[in-house]
Amino acid sequence: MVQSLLRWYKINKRDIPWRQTKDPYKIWLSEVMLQQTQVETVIPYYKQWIKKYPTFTDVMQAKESDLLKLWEGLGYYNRCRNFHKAVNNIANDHDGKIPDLMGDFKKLPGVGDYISSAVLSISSGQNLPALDGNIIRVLSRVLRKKKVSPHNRKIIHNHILKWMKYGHAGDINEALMDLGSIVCRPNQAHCHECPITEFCGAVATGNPETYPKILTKKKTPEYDVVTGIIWKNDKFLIMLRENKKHLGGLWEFPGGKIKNGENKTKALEREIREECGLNVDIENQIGSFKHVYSHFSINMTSFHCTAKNGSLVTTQQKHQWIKLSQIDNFAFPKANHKIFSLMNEMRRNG
DNA sequence: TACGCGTGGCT
DNA sequence: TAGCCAAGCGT
Repeated sequence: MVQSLLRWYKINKRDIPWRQTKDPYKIWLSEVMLQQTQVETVIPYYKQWIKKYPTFTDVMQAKESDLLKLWEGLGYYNRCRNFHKAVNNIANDHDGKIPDLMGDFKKLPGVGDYISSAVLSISSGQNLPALDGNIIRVLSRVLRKKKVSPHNRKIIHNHILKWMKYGHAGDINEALMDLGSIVCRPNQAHCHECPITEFCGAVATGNPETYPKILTKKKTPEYDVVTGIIWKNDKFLIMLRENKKHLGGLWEFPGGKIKNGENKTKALEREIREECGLNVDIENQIGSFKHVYSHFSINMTSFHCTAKNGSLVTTQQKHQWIKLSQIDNFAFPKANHKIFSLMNEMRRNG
């Protein structure tokens, strides 16, 4: 297995500058630049950096602003600032020598599990699996692990460790990364080009691309809501929210969510008819506010409404007429107080 | 555990 | 074409 992988790696070895060195400084720099950044983007930045600072000693003299200048356009500028800090730490605490112990190296700012493992395996052959996005994907397919849980990461780590038993740790890490970025792509697993396809558990399922399961960031839903402000003399119509609903037992203006294909006016007419049994004329818009909750957000637009005909009949919900001064236990208090003040202004102005 | 961090390329 | 994605880390 490892033999086929390493053979493939040698045949397909890419012409990348940092592949031609075992200098920990250069490997480290390349790994920092490669964070969430594609190889082709990194190459020119890497070259100009090494041209200006060929050795680690050269960077130790550098000012942060000069390093940031070289980083301009690469993004994630904290990578550069952390690298500078780490270099200073090494100058002060490590006699200017890049630590070759995992424990020491990982303490440096901007150095985590991945970078420390990658650098130390490549520069000094230590058996440290470097679990980047590519390797996690490749191994989750080989071992047929859907979920990238801490537990499965450990299994993946230990599995690669076994492959490293006979050495070549750096090559194994790089080979797996290349395999992930060239062959075992997220949405296109080119299994016919893969040197280890016969050892792959996900190929057997017929859907290797479904490994690992991508956890999509759940976007909080956003609802468009309309409310109607109906008043009689100096009192406003409000409804009590059902207990089982969100914010149940609190008062609100009649209204509700806009359904698919409805505009605001149609939705509001429908909601008021359903909730109060009233047919209304929708007058002018009073205001529109956004409320953000932890799990969703709503865009609430309020309109002044006047009753056309029919009598107020509430079926499922209680209602009451209240004065402005009586507002208490209101759902969406902030927005509704804004609406009240806007409305009062309107009434004063006729 | 989940998000912010930057930019360019891809579909 | 508007999201995704690309050799992570810090908080």
